[in-house]
Amino acid sequence: MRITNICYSQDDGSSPSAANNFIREIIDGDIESGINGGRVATRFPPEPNGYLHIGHAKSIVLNYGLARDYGGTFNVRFDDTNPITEDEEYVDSILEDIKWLGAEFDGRVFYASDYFDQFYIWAVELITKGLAYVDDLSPEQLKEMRGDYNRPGVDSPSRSNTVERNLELFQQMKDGKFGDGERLLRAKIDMKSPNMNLRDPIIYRVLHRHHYRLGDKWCIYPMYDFAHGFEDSIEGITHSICTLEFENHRPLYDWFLDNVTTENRPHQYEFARLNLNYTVMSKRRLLELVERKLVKGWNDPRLPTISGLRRRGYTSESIWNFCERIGVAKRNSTVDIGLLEHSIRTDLNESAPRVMGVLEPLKVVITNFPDNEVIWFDAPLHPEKHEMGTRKVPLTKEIFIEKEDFREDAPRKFFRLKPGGEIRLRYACLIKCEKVIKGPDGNIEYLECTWDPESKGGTSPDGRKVRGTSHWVSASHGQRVEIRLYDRLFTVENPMDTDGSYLDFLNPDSLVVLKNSVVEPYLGSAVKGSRWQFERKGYFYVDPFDSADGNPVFNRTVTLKDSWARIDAAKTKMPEKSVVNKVPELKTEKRDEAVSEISFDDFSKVALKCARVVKAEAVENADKLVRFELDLGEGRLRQIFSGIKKSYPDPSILEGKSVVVVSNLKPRKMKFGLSEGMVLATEIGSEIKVMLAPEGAFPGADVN
RNA sequence: UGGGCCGUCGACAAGUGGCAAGUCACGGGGCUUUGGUCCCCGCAUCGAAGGUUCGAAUCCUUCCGGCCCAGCCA
Repeated sequence: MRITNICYSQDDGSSPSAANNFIREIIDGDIESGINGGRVATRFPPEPNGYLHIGHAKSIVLNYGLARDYGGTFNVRFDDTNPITEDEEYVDSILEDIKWLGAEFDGRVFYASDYFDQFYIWAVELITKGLAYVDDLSPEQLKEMRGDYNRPGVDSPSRSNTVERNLELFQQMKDGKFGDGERLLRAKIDMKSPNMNLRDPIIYRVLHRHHYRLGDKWCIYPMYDFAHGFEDSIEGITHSICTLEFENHRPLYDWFLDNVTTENRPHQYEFARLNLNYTVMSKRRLLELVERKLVKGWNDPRLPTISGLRRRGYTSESIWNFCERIGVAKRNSTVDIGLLEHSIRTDLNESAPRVMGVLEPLKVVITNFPDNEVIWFDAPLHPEKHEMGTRKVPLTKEIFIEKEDFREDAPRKFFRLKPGGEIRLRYACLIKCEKVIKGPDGNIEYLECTWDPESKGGTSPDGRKVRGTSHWVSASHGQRVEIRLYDRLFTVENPMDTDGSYLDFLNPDSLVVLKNSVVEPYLGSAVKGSRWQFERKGYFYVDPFDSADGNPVFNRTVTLKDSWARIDAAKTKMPEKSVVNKVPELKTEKRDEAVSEISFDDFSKVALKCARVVKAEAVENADKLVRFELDLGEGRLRQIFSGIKKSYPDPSILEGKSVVVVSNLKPRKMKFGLSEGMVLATEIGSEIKVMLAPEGAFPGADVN
């Protein structure tokens, strides 16, 4: 007898534990040196003044993951020290989102506002130690005396007040003897510090405002820098993790903790916040989109908010997975939204049942199909997971297929239905297009097809090859539904990084509502919140708010990867092999005959066209020249040189943008090659700026 | 121009002096009743220049580039 002993290591790569990162290294070091007795306590400290977004999810996953993996604790703490912006509504939504994400806090929900009494005691301790003083500077004076990066600050006259006087004044602040802004409590640190945060920062301000939890109990409120470390200390937090912009605040965090009597000494560590392209992530921006009604609320599926993603159909697992794979580091970075989409596709590919839905219906009449017959086919709900079972799909004489699955003038690689062509109706049979029926306006009204009764189930009876398979729905049995197609909110990768307002780059097609879509009868009973794959079209989520029993409304979570769409798009843009690096002389000479040189007294003959910048690079050995490769929708790329180098040291930022080109100039031979036209630019002061056409302008479109 | 932080493939990101992980994207091929999934293959000398070393992405020096800080916001 032979015994085979196979040992699997604990970490075989399949375990979901998060990748290593610098914070884990710090914790490993702390545990090794016995700091905090090896205890790990983290927290997620949102301010209740907005909804959570996926950037917060990154923080939650980080903090919760640390506590989980090190056997520690995880707190949720509302950092509610500013009564002006905070609200109960946000507390509720934040808690809901954290729960939905699956970070268990087990009742460990805390509020900074519960610590105000203790904060007050510590403030008094600082005053008593001569480390804080009450000031009466106006905002203007305060700003002026703080100095700037190159100019040290100046001590306020109040800085030398006695401890007794400060104690008395602070008590009066608390007792409401002063109006808003009339007095401040300041830490006495160093007005000459190169770190502006240390120039006697404000600890308490007078604010006669109603706090959403405490009502009117207080009229003085602590500032973040003073409060945050204390909040951590009170809760026994060991590792206080925040984002990069707080790095300059860490000396302050430490200063407060070191100058007051506390039991626990937490430490602050900073990591890079999450940025995603084609969207905006700051609370201020999201709030603006919501308030200006550019989206339909905080949970609009186009928003990167947790509630928006949830309504879009994202699963918490996919968000969790995404947050783990993007990593944690100190480098500012922008993650490709494609990675988020990949996360949800991976999840839904596994779990979503497959069904058929026709987004934009085109009617097909199967002429040789018996008039009132209905054939029910069994169709599996998942191609790999048989255990998910099957459902029945009815085939009738009249059906709908997807409009884009038929083309009259089909390109060579178009495997779908075309006149005289044959395709398979998924799970059902083979049909052949016999006739295209058009209306008086020339639009296609419907298609007449014939079916091969021998092909039931979709197999070809004689082994003939049928490349295309289309999804379809019976016209008589299908159900008309509303489907919402979502796309990226902005047309540019970094909306915040553009000239002008980011709002100028909102994608007008970020939401497309389809009212005439048709789905197979099985979906009539789809329950709210369920997720489906419409074969070949994408993953869809039954909107929990707008759906009714028996009448689902579908939100498209994400499309399927579509390699045909890529081929097709590339084809219509550049039908033949694109000319990239060299412009063939021959071709150019032919062009010469067609395009005549013009002079400026004949300005009306100037042809201005939009062109998409495919490539833009500085020309080596030329002082001013930038070489463009431009798509004017001509099936080839044009090379144009432009003297704009000094204003565009890195011309590649223009790639993907649309510019305006004088297209009918005689090509000019230059030292570096042929220049076929002129890119319009304007001089602004000493800068030369290229004139940009609207994003997404069709290459070759005329400019008036 | 003061201080703090950061520069590894198109996008993220491991790597901590011994021959540059992984993921996404991209390209090529296979399979396929989803142009989906899946499978295979390809894809960087580490911001630059000097130096230390047998050996450097990792250490030193200088330079270049990016981000953050002058709220009684967090």
